Amino acid sequence: MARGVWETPRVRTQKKQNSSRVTSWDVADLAGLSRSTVSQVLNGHGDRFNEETRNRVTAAAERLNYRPSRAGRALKTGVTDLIVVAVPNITFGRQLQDTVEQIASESARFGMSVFVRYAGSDPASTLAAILDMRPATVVNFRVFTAADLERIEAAGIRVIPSLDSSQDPAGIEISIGRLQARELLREPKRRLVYALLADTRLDLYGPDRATGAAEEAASRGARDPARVRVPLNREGAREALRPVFEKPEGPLGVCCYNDEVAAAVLSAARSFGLSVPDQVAVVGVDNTDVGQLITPRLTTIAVDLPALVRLLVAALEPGQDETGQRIQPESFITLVPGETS
Amino acid sequence: MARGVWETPRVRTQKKQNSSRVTSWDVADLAGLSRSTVSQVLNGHGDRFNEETRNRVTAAAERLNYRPSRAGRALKTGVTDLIVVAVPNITFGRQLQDTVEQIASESARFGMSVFVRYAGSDPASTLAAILDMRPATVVNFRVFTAADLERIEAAGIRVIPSLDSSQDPAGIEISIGRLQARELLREPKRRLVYALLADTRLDLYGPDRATGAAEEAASRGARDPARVRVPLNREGAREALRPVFEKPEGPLGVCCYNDEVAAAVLSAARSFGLSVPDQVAVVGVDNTDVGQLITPRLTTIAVDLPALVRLLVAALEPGQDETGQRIQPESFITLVPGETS
DNA sequence: GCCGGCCATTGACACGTGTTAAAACGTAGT
DNA sequence: ACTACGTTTTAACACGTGTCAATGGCCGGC
Repeated sequence: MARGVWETPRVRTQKKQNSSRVTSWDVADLAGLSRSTVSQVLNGHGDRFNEETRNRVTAAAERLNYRPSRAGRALKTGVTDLIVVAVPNITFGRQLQDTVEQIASESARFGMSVFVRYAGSDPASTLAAILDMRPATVVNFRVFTAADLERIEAAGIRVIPSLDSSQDPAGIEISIGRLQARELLREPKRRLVYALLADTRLDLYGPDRATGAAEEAASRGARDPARVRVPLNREGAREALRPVFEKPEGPLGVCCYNDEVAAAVLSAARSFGLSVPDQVAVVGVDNTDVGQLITPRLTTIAVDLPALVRLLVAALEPGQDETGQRIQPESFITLVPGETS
Repeated sequence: MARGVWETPRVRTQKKQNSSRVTSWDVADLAGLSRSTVSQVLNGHGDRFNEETRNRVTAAAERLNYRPSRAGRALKTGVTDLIVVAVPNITFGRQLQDTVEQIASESARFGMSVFVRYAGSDPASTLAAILDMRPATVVNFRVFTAADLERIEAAGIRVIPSLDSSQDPAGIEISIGRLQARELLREPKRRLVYALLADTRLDLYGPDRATGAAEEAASRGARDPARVRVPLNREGAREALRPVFEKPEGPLGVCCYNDEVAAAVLSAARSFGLSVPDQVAVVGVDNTDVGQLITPRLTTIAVDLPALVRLLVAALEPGQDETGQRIQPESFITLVPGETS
């Protein structure tokens, strides 16, 4: 609204040259108030002001659809409204995207924006980028070491530890390995094998899952599972599994790092003429779509990632501190029976 | 440190209170120069300075390992050193991660940091987040509409259009569809079907690829391919394909949106007792690992994404303008023969 | 001897914000 | 009438940076 000529012509206290960006000066001008008032009202400290003043401010801000500058705010407060999800270069498939979307929609309630950082080649550059960017929170999916995390927190950035290592380090991964082994040790006394990814960079959870399988085997008096690194192609998988598959002594049970590895193991078993699940039984992880579409249909472990993320997001609210509640890994994983075990 | 009484008392021109952050004031102090000198030297405008001065500045900056504040720089220049890759909520699998990593490592040469934004639920919030964050560049993977892009560019943010829509909109996708159809129309005159994803939100490239297949069919005098939306589970796929598979009149050729859909189609064909590739031939897209591991091994289309990204990254250099060179879509895609065609 | 001109360096400003201390104002109390 | 006080609003500062105009020193030339 144009202010009448008889009103006191409230001019800016400080000069400001024209620009395309809508700043809080513009809001103050339109509202006929000072910039300081605008800032205080818009930041929730408006209870000391008259109600009509507050309304004038919010109305003006709305009309100009004013968005405070991230740079200015970050410069003053030292904090941004960013959440960075640091992810290793691993094949999360759709799960990761669902997880990120869940985090994004949940944290939108706090006015946070979520971005993903793939810490692919070198984690050092990701550390530097995060320290430079100064997000409010970093969600760490096994990208940073303890020393890195210390530096990040020293910079005043909150760290949400990885799901798996939150309270009980790698508790869920171990439980997954145990469940795989338990399924394969059910009826015939199978000799266990753990099939890991050949590309160790992608094999983030492999060691923990293999440890879980080994624990389960030990508790049942079975032999320690042999560990095999399986490439994701026909010939490579065949060669990697030749020592185990060529002259099998009794039924085998192969715990696989994920459904992709399971597909490779099935391919190798087929190439050696072994029958599934009689001579070779297979259990994957992830319950992917293709795992259920191929023949034979894969026996696999489903992880209720959304439920886990819900726990994580609960600790994401700015004011809130760590929940610290201990989770039960077993309640988040389920065996999906198929035709390979 | 207490400065000696006989030295020239180089005091700060402007006062500054102690803080944990290393600022350019600290560098200037240690170098015994002015902050302005520091800034100019570190920003490449140092050719006007004495060489010894430049060395003093760089040495001091190195010693304190000074990193300029993003907020301060962004506030002054209005530009950040961020690149945001906007990605739809689609299953890119490992390709996306490789692509992002490639972009990140390439653009690290320009001192840029790459972050990914999953524009999952609502693109509007992603648009707002990007306008707020003011990155230097946005790489758009079919997230934003033309109007959105206009707003982004109006804000002074560079936009690298999606690979597929860079010069010839969807040219590559159409070529993929054509190549699929060409393979399936080779020997027996098959009736073509295009199998799309049931979840239309994920089916970004489906329409374009189906168009390509239709063009190829028309150019060969074949019937227009029927379009079927296939869910990624056994029962859903079976029901979706029942009209086509139950009473097939002659050999069928199914172009699939990707290898996952191809797996679903194979599952449905098997459930109807149809032989592959005699009664039903299938061609996927993406050349995924599992597609090559399953039986029968999938015939599929490989896209040389790294090569495409290399072109994209070439246009990413800050000073450089659009290359504008027209690409040959056919030179980036290859048919990978398998056992399903 | 003084002035113009060149070189190396610096002071000052602006970017947009949040917060604190102080000012303006109206009202009641002595 | 003048002061003390509570309420409402504002001026001023600081955050850290990049850039432009200006300063100081130095030399040669008239």
